[in-house]
Amino acid sequence: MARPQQPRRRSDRKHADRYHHGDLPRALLHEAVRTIQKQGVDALTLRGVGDRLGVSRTALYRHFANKHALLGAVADEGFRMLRQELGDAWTSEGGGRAGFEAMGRAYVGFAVRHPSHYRVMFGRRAGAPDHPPGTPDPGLDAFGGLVNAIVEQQTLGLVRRDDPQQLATYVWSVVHGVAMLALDGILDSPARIRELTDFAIERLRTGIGPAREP
Amino acid sequence: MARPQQPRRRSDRKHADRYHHGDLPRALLHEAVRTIQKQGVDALTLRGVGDRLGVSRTALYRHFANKHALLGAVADEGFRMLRQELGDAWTSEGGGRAGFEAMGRAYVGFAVRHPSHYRVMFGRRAGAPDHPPGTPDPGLDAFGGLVNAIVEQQTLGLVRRDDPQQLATYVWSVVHGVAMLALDGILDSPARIRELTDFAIERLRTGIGPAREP
DNA sequence: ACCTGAACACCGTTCAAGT
DNA sequence: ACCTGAACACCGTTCAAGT
Repeated sequence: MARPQQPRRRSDRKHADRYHHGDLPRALLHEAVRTIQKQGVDALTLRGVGDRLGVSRTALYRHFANKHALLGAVADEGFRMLRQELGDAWTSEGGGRAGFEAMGRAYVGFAVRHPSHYRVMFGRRAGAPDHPPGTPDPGLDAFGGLVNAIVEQQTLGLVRRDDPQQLATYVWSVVHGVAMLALDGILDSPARIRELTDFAIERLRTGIGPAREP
Repeated sequence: MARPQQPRRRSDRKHADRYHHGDLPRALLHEAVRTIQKQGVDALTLRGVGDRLGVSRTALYRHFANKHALLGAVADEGFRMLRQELGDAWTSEGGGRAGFEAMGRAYVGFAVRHPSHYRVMFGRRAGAPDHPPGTPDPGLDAFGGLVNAIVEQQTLGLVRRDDPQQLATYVWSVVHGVAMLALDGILDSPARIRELTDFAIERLRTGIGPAREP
């Protein structure tokens, strides 16, 4: 696909001297993520993004409906990253109980390492549907992996036989809650975050484990 | 204190015709809460608040450092309301196990009934301390009630004898997580919110209950 | 002490026009 | 098809001035 015939010029100006910007939509998304990660959502302005990309501040409107849509894309990107990391955590331990706990730690870890990005993933929705029907929601996609992990543990007798969807939603609530409290500064030090995460995973385990009288 | 000598004029103009506005700080806070509740945080503008109060848009700066400070006051007000409702729930059941579960339901109920306000309570903090030292943090205040409830249940043998602070933080994580998922539209119907809340309280109970081998 | 009005620097978004 | 530049309607905030 890539034909690197035309060698990149040595002194590329800040402003793209070509008419097209290779892949502007991707560049816009990447720059938005970068800005949010480094300076927070409030620092994200369409003008700033355009400037940094050497492009007009209205160029964005060719590719995104508006700022809200850009933030939606940022959120989707975050969910993709999260799903990836959760999957890695699960498989790195070969699933089962250890894999499940690794997922929990990976979840909170993701939120702590990308606090602003994580906030964007959850902080929107004021009535807007956002996702065109037919398009898979990356958020639900990440959720699917959790449901699978639950089901496997049920067959292993590690988790009580309630509705997997309900159980998964509960588990999500717990790790999401821990993550949010960490981000809100209630948990002041990294050590305390780690402590609460471990404690939460233990209590979660007891909470969803098999019933006492089988 | 109140001396209602001067009868309120029949046709009060929208614009206060007096120099002073009875209690402008309180009025500003109340109007901000009202706006956020009805239209969301994004719809909150200092100009709008001023207009609706018949006051200049810069009058606010006499009483709040800036918009961020106003939002901080809104958050504090929310924590006060929340603490009140949690306390009511607890005492309405006479404490104990039933009281504790009522608190859980009240917590999620508060978030669902005041979604935007709840978001403001948790959605800020980007490094700012916000609370002058010495001033009690209404957030921590509400948390204190939860710790007390845990301790009482420990003496009743209903909750395992771990560190109450840690347990309380865990419980908070769970209900906060459920509330956030509800607000984010993951739980689509009120019925599903209720279901998850009840389920979460059950699993929470098993999770923090006394250890199997005492 | 408390509030106003004009001014400033900054937004998101629209739209006719350019290539 | 993709991007620009000027324009519009809106922000939060500052500050000299009024009462």
